[in-house]
Amino acid sequence: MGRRRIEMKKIGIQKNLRVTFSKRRKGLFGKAGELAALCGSQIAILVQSPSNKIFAFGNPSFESVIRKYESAGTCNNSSPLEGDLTEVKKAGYFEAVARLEGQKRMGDSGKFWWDEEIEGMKLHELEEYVEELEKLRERLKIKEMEVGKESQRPWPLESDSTGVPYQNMGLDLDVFQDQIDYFMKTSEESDVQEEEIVRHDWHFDDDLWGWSTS
Amino acid sequence: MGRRRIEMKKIGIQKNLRVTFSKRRKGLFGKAGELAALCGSQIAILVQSPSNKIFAFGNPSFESVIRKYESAGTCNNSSPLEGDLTEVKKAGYFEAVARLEGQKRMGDSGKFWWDEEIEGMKLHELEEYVEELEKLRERLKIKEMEVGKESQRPWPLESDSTGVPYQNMGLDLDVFQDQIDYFMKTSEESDVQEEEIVRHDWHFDDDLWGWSTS
DNA sequence: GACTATTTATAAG
DNA sequence: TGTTATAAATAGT
Repeated sequence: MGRRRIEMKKIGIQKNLRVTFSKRRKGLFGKAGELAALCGSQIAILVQSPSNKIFAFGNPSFESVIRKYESAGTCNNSSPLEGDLTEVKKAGYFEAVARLEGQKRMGDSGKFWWDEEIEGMKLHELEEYVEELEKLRERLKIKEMEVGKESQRPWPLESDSTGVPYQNMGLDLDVFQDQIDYFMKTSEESDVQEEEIVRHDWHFDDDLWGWSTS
Repeated sequence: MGRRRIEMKKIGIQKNLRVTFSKRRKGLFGKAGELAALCGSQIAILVQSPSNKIFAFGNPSFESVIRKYESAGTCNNSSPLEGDLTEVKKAGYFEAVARLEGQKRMGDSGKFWWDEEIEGMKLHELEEYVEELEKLRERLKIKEMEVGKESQRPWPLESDSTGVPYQNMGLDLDVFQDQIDYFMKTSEESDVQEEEIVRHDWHFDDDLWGWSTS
């Protein structure tokens, strides 16, 4: 698939390695998106780049798919994953809460309603969350919503040449703003050291790809 | 990539759907294997077939990759919550941003894919959101969250008639079926591990893929 | 990043 | 399932 055939062994030249990873990762996610589109398949992909960054792809979302997988494993108490569920689930919980109830911020206090809730959150709530999130995602799959004007955006948002908006997340809080800036440009060419997770949930609209991170 | 171009929408003809899924899943896993081989990347893929069967691919193993993902951010510091919050923040924030981005991309002609409840969430609110998460994180830093039992409906799991039924985690999963078929062929294949139950050796003969289980 | 020459993936049959 | 004509992905530039 190129000027010449290449051996299927680890690429030595670092530069080539990076380029290849970048190209192939893009290709892989593209294939995944097509598979999902053509077959309506749920799918989740997690890849670690040569520079130890993590990229994720998911339909309808990485988390939802993985969660189902994990759930399957917990059914009989014999999943090695059991007990680790919390990471993803809790993350998803907060995520969902923020998403669903974000606008319920408590007025002038500038405090989010869930500010206190979270501190006292118990696991059973996670279960409720899962239930809710499932429903939400179901709704999302069939919902078609017109979008009006563009809201004022604090940060310029762009897509790369492929029309895929990228997001690069750093673990460091301080990196956050940097990531935001970075996010506006490219995806994997960062020099950020620690682990990053770039998610690509998506949807297909004929020839247009829509991606999102979660 | 075929006799003719096809629309990227869900295939209606069931037979074609099945065939396409089968071929493309194979292609996807193949790509994943090559990516892993060429770049030494860890990777995990989980796909649900039209008939609700689950297929997984992983390097060095699906489990290991997912585990790593789940524990990301929790190993460095004290509280697991910290890592969690990091995840939360990333998830919530970026998903929200992406949502708006998607909104932008889809424009008036596109279909929005997110829940209407989020419609009112403006970007400037996201900024606050992020900040709140920051504070919240600090507060939660010292808290521990209980881990309990989960009860969810798993995916219907069954074995594939076309392959060897794979017993994994006490479940009848053909999840790792393709891991048996495809695999990386790197020079450092030595660190490629397999799950407890099924092991596979592999070799790369120029343009021949070979594998075996033992 | 963009541009081909080629190799690959795959839609039809 | 295997074959073939084409569409796609991508290695090298």
